[in-house]
Amino acid sequence: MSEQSLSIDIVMRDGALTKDKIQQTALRLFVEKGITGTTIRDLAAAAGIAEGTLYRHFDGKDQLAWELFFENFTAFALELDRLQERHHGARAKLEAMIHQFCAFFDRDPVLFSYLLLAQHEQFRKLTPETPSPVRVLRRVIEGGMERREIPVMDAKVATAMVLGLVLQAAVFKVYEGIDQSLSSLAPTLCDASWRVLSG
Amino acid sequence: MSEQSLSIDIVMRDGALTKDKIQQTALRLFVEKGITGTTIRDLAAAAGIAEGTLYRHFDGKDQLAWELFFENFTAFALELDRLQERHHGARAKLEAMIHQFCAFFDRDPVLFSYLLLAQHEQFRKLTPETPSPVRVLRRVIEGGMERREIPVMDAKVATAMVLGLVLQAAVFKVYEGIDQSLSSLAPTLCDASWRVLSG
Amino acid sequence: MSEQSLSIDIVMRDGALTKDKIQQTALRLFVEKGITGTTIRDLAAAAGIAEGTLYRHFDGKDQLAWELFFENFTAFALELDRLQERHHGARAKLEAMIHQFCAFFDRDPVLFSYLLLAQHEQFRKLTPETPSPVRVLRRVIEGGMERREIPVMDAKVATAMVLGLVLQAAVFKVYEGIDQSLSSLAPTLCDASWRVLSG
Amino acid sequence: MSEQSLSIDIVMRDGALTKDKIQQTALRLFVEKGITGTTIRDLAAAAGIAEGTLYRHFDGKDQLAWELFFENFTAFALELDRLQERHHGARAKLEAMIHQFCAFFDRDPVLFSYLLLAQHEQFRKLTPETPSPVRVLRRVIEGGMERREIPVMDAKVATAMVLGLVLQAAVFKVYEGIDQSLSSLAPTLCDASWRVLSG
DNA sequence: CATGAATGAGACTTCATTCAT
DNA sequence: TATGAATGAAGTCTCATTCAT
Repeated sequence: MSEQSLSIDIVMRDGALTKDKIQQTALRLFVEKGITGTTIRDLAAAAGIAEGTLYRHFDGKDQLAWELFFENFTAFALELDRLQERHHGARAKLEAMIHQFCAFFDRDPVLFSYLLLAQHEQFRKLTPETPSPVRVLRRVIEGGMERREIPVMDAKVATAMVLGLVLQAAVFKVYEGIDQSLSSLAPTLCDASWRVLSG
Repeated sequence: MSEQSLSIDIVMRDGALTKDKIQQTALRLFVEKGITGTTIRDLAAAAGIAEGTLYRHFDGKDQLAWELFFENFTAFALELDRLQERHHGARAKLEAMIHQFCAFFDRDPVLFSYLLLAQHEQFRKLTPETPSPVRVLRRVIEGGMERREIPVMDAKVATAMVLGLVLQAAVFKVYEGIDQSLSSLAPTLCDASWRVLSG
Repeated sequence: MSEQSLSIDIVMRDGALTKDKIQQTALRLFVEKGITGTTIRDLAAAAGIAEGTLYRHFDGKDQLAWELFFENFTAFALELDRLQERHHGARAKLEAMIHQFCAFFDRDPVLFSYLLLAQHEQFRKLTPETPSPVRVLRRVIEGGMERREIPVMDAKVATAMVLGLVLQAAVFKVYEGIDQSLSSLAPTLCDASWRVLSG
Repeated sequence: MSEQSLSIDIVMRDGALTKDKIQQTALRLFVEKGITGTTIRDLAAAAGIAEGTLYRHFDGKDQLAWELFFENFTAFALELDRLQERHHGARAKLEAMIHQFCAFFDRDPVLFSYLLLAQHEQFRKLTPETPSPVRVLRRVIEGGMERREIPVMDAKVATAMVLGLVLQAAVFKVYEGIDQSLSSLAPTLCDASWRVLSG
């Protein structure tokens, strides 16, 4: 009758599947309720595993949260960096990156939120050497200023404005009910960014 | 009769002072370590009070966090609203508001962070009727579009972009080492915002 | 009717009393069931406190076990050392010490067992500088050999034999039902020890 | 049909070898870290087997610990008993036994420690009928007293002293760095024991 | 009002044991 | 027989809150 009774309870025997399931579930709960607000019990119940199972795959909740953050954060940074290298000119690079941010959000809003919108402990653990989307964006903007494609101004401030403009659109999509996909807003965001940098 | 009555009471008698001290300390710790990450013990130690004393002034940690959020959040919203009413024309209103955001940050960056940068549980408790800085900003932008001072576009998106631009500057001031005061950046932010809205 | 119903449940408000109660109870349980075999729940129930209360007085179970060991172990070593200093001649020193071992056992067999009969993790944490009953005994024996009151032999072996003879009497009192007090056996143990050292 | 049936089986086929490996490893770890302090995971890793494999050979950790104790404990008791029967006169019996204790320690110090030096839960499970080295020693001493080869005194106390003298030498060999083999100390221990019993 | 020892629910984690492969 | 992922009971510890003083 209930969905419950239709589900088949198979003890999962494939470690990789279980690890994946834990990661997906953790990501969702961490974004929904925060890392501290998510208990191991919540997580185990939502992932359909026993509480102890988590510890076969991760050292603990903190390490899980960190691995989830670090691996995806650097992966996105590298992806973004490879992308900007394939384009020429500050504007083209910038637009490609903004489209990438939008596509990322549309493809996996939960992961996007975890990496870029949530305020984490994790952020403070990043070393200056870690690849970071923010730094990629900033280097592109600095490069544009060096090559006089962008009027020279404080690069940090310029980066903050462009980044804020894009990220806040994502925030509003989540919390203030923007209807369109972020990708469909990308041209607007690109235009706005370029206008900001044309100061 | 009892030793009690003979002892000289050097205990704090002015409850208001104690309450204030608790609030200031809580604000700082909540921003530094998050609400969940701050224990009553931390708070009591940092404020120089006993653990139980907090409960003379607040119902508990959650209520303290909420009161801190709600009172200051609405106060800033009302302040912002009164401010925009004193100016005429979308651009003047907008610039006054941005200067106000900046002045607020410079005056009390901890409170600003607590209200506007931290991702809270608290945000979800806000009812649609609560005065909110975001809504004030949005109404000003919508008004400007209605009066054709600003080209018509999706007001939510427009608001997100302007707000993001300003807030991310604050974030960068905290985490990426922007040196200037936010107030000194206000003209830049105003220009950029206006250029964004001129799309 | 039951003893239970006659007991008065007073929430203990004197920290020192509580700490003492925890220590006494822990000592007994650690000896009865081992440190690992004693759970915090056992301990709290037996001491009549809440589980969390233990952590107001000790960092945790391990620290409690260590403090219990270290403080009493060194105290007994120092007591033994002061005692041997008050006597002259190897035989007098030795007999005083053996009587002290016996009196200690008779006064507090639980503490004696915890310090001297149980095989602990704790023993490995002792640094060579820590005062130790074993070292006091050994130094007295070495001194006796130097002054030719005792025939020269391997001092470690001599110490082991004397110590073993005394401690095993304590073990047999606990496990094999020796009836007399250890103090009443002291003369026998002194004689035997002296005969062992007269080799 | 299945990949399974095609795979080459390099898995250990001789259960006896595996069982032996488990016992040797368990013995070592139980002595090093205690029974409770040794986890199945530790044990499996150290023995080079899977965690579940242990349960093909033993009912569980406790049963393994017990079997290890009981079989070797009674075997040594019987060995000791057969040995004393082959000698005549209390002194000869005693000396043979002490040499046997020493030879046992030198041959397998880990097993010796497990059986005779560690304080076990296991000891309490021994029934009065179980053959025990302690009882063999005691009966020899009692026999000597009955036949007036040894002055009459409390047999329990006498046994304790002799046993303690020997066992503590083993303890000192492990923890206090006695260099010589225990066997080379056997004559010293025999002499000392006999002097103790000559009280 | 202030204190801080005590509480106890509930969090995180460990680990002996099971069982599908 | 061997494997090792999964289990879940039970352990250690934290911390918001209470309450006698």
